[in-house]
Amino acid sequence: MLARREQPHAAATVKLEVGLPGLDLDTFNPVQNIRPSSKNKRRFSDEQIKSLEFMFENDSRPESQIKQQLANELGLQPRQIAIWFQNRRARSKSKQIERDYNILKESYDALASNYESLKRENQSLRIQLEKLKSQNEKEHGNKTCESNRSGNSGDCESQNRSGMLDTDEKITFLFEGHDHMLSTGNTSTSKKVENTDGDRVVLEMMEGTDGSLTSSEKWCSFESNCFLDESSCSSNWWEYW
Amino acid sequence: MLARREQPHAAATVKLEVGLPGLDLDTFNPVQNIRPSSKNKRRFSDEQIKSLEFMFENDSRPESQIKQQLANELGLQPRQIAIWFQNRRARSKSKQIERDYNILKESYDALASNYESLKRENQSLRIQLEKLKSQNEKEHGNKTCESNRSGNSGDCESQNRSGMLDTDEKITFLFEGHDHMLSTGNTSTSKKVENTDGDRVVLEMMEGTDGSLTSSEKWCSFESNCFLDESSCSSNWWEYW
DNA sequence: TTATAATTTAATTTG
DNA sequence: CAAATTAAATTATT
Repeated sequence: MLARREQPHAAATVKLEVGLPGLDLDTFNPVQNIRPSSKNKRRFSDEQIKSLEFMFENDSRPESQIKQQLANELGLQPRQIAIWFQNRRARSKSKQIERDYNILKESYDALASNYESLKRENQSLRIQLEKLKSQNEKEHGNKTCESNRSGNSGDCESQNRSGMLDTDEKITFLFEGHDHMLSTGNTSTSKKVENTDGDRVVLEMMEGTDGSLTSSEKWCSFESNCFLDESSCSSNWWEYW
Repeated sequence: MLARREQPHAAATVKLEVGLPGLDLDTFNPVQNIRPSSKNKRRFSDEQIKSLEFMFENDSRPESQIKQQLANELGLQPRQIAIWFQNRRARSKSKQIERDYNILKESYDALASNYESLKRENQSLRIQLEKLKSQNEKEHGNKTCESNRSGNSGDCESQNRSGMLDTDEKITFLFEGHDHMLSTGNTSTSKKVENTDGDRVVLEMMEGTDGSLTSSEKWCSFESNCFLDESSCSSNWWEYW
């Protein structure tokens, strides 16, 4: 059963073993790996791997002389040694992407959480401000005094009284659920389209250039009138995913 | 020159070509690819790839019957066809991951920008509130209506004295620059350690389990006493990366 | 020219 | 079959 394995990649080739004296069991030797699957063809033996790994630990980029020596010791071609080191170096780096993704995701979640806090606090501030304002207005109506210096009273930052705060800001948002994004199959790309100074951020999602699949399942348009909409302080949109 | 290529992966093996009548040029046939490098061994021909790609486009998971037929048409083993489709599927998926990563990154950047806006607005709100408060106090305590701007009206320092504002919040942050993260070589992992309700977020970065390399170059501890620290209103930490 | 990083590929292994 | 590896090949860079 499954005797098909004997033809590695071409039907019209035949391999002949050539006895190598003593030193080693070649990669193609079917009896070199007694334990595992025992019919390896391409694989290096555990011994070879162990030696290579050991050397790699010490120096991931050995001199060609050392490679030569290793080749002799392990009964492999210098070329194979070189390639192994190449691949080994590449491998140690290739886990990186997934790791980076997770790191980014964690950062994103943390930032989102932080964003939430800030938003809530913002809401609270707004309410307090509103309260104080109406208070002031009342007292102002009663009293004749004129302590209301609506002009800047020398604070460190422009208090843009009508600029930043009372403007009906709208932040249009399009976000994706990132919790299990790695397992999704959509093909969208995102593009930051506009980010004018400070307060307005528009993130627009577009179909990928290949235009193969739609991705409406996991994408969602989110719009929050974040400065005035009181519902936005109780609904945490990033928890919907 | 460079005649080394003739020994594909083991010194002690010899391949013999067995003439295959008519039907096809096998993968190992050195003359199948007239144009490119002309001494391919393992690679499928452009024709074969084209056919496979065409079929894949229509159906990425064809029936074994179709695979069989393809095998006949292309002069490959059914097993090779199956493997090719497997690999092809895997490849199209890994592209997806990269795409998702970029999407996440864009979202992250957008959120960070948004976060900035919110923070600025927060600061502004705080200032306004502070101002109104001192106004109120003045009018209450001193009804002679003096516009005596005593105390701290000159700086940003807010003495938030009410509600959730004076909780001396501290948000500890550890963030990474994501601009070119895919090309970095660190091996850190991140872990969200604490995220209690609402306002406190701690993100702790730890060394990877392999413990091979430190990553202090790109990681940075950022601490912002975001409700009291006036520096946070002028320094945009996310621009430091 | 060699050497290498980076990418690709066919194939294998494991679950 | 998916997912992870692997040895090798290929391309680009120097």
